[in-house]
Amino acid sequence: MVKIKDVARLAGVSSATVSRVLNGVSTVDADMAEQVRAAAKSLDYRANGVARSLRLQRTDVWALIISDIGNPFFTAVARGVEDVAQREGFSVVLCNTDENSDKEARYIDVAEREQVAGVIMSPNMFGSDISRLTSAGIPVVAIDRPLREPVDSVLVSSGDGARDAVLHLFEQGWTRPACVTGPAQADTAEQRLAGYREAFARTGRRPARSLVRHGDYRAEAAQSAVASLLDSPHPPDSFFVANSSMALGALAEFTRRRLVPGKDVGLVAFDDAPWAKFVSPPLSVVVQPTYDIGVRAGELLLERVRRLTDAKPRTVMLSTELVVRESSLRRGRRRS
Amino acid sequence: MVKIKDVARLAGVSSATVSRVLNGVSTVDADMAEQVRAAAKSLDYRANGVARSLRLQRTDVWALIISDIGNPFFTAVARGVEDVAQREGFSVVLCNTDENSDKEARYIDVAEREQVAGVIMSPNMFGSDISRLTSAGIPVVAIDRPLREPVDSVLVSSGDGARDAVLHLFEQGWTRPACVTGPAQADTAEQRLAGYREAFARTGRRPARSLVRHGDYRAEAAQSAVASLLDSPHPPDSFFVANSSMALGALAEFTRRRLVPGKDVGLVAFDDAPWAKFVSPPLSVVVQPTYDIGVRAGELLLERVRRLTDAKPRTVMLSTELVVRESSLRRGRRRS
DNA sequence: AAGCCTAGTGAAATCGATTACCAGCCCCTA
DNA sequence: TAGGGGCTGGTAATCGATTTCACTAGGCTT
Repeated sequence: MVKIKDVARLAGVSSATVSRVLNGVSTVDADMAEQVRAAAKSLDYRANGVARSLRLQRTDVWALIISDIGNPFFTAVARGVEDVAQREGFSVVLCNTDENSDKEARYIDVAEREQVAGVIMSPNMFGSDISRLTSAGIPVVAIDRPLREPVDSVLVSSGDGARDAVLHLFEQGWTRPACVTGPAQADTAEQRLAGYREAFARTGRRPARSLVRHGDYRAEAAQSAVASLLDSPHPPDSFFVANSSMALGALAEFTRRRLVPGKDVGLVAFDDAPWAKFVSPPLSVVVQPTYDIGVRAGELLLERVRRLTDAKPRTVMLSTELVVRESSLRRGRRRS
Repeated sequence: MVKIKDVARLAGVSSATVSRVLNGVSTVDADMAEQVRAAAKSLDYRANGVARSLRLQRTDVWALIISDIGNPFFTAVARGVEDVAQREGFSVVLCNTDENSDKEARYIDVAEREQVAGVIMSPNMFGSDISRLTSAGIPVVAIDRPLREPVDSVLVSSGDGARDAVLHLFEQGWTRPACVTGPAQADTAEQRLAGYREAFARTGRRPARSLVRHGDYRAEAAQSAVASLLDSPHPPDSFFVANSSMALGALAEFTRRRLVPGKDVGLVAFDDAPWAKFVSPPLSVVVQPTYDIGVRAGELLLERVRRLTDAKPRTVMLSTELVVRESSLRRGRRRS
């Protein structure tokens, strides 16, 4: 490990001068500066980041704490965050909590101990405790779900997206859409359910309690929810499901019953996924601006990290887009 | 930010004693230790990780550098690595390079500057330069693809998996399987192609060059490859595709042509994916032991990080498993 | 020519935790 | 009672980079 003193010795100057040259602060004699640069290069010197951080009392690292690394939503967000960070000279480290409060607490602990410059996180559904971060003066930006503490947030108007999706089902002529949503504790799941209800209200219908199911946001739960709905006395004719994993479960159950989406049954899902436009028939979805969420979160964090603002917490609300493919259409229903 | 001196002052001892108590080294008077612990707790003290790392000349952080965070293969590996790390008291930070050599170089740089304890990485397809890490004495474990430098590696016998998949197609009665593989530079793509060829050799057939296509491991490339194969003068009757994204492209093209996998055409894909068992018909796949790859890589790294061994680089070779679902079967072909 | 400025440089302090080293105390033995 | 040994716990050095402070040399002004 080559140290700044090694460079200083080789260049015949003091380590203070080396630091000045390499960081471009204050003026150093041009020839001497050149010597220092040459020495640094020939020794292939890199400043020890740990020592630098200790002295500077700051780091150039952002922590991105997400609740499910397997979810394409979060990986797309991560790309957005990363692009902003890279552009501004920060590195992003990704921490996956798997919706587990313990893991989350551990990563928050690491973020504090390692003195990261800032944190972007998707709170877990039970509510996250970020008090350690705020009291250490580390800025936090929440994404996807709001935090209890007031911090900058980038959220999506899930409710509107859900409402539009269900209105679209009505427009297609479906009359009894069911809602398969996430766990009741999850804020996003509740919002999507509220949007579903709003669509009923807008069209002057009375939503039936029996058409709503909660699940754990996974395919298996959705599959059994769909099965139980279809087997109920007064079954739905179409489905709004609250995320893309659940859409897979719904599709599997339709296939098992030889029900063709877009014909025998309507289906719209919240969240796009890489496979959605390749399945048969292509899935109609409510697209979230995932990459953009990451970018906006990165930008909000940047302003805090750079101390460009000390405005009170801001919330950026982004909207969804309904992408109609085929699973939600209603063409030539097979006669029963 | 509460410092060790604050704790020392409150407990009425020196900071050396606080450190000794909190790190459990050497013996400290029981009453005094209790006082220190109480003081630390009441101030909610956490040691500054940066200062600690500088003094100890080591950190408790592993870097996991992967080439595509959107690929379920890598996210599963990440879980395996993370579980080992957590268990052993390390934190994992995930760095996504998107197959981009520049991004990769930047992360390697960060890993060195921040003095991470170790690195697990999936080399990018153009060959990665890890000399900075090795010369800084930071242990490296390669996964998925081998590195040019000799380091511990966890690889998968892709060729055998591909061979078995294609043999399975033959057993089902398909006679002209095509191979849609990844870029020629990618080691994994070449291995899978070699396995495909081996299946022909084993069954005494002559593989036709015209049945092989290279693509960029993405759905769109696979879709056009499949289209061009089907439109060729002497088209294949079945397909082996080299990863799960490409399988989506193949499925899309089949749907467009109203070809039913498992009936009109055979399909086996390398790599499982969350959606694979939910599509219609369920996709036959070659499953890689993804989680296990992560665990084994973590274990290899652990031994190096703890300096438990200085054996020469080891390679762990894991094998795949063929999971036959329906897309590869050949039942009641529709007459043409 | 004397005095004042300024630019350029190095010595040393600093960041916060760990630990080598040493001093003091207690207890035991001769 | 004097001396030796074994603990304890404090002082200060240490990790490597940055930066304040102080000093020198050289140029400029009057």
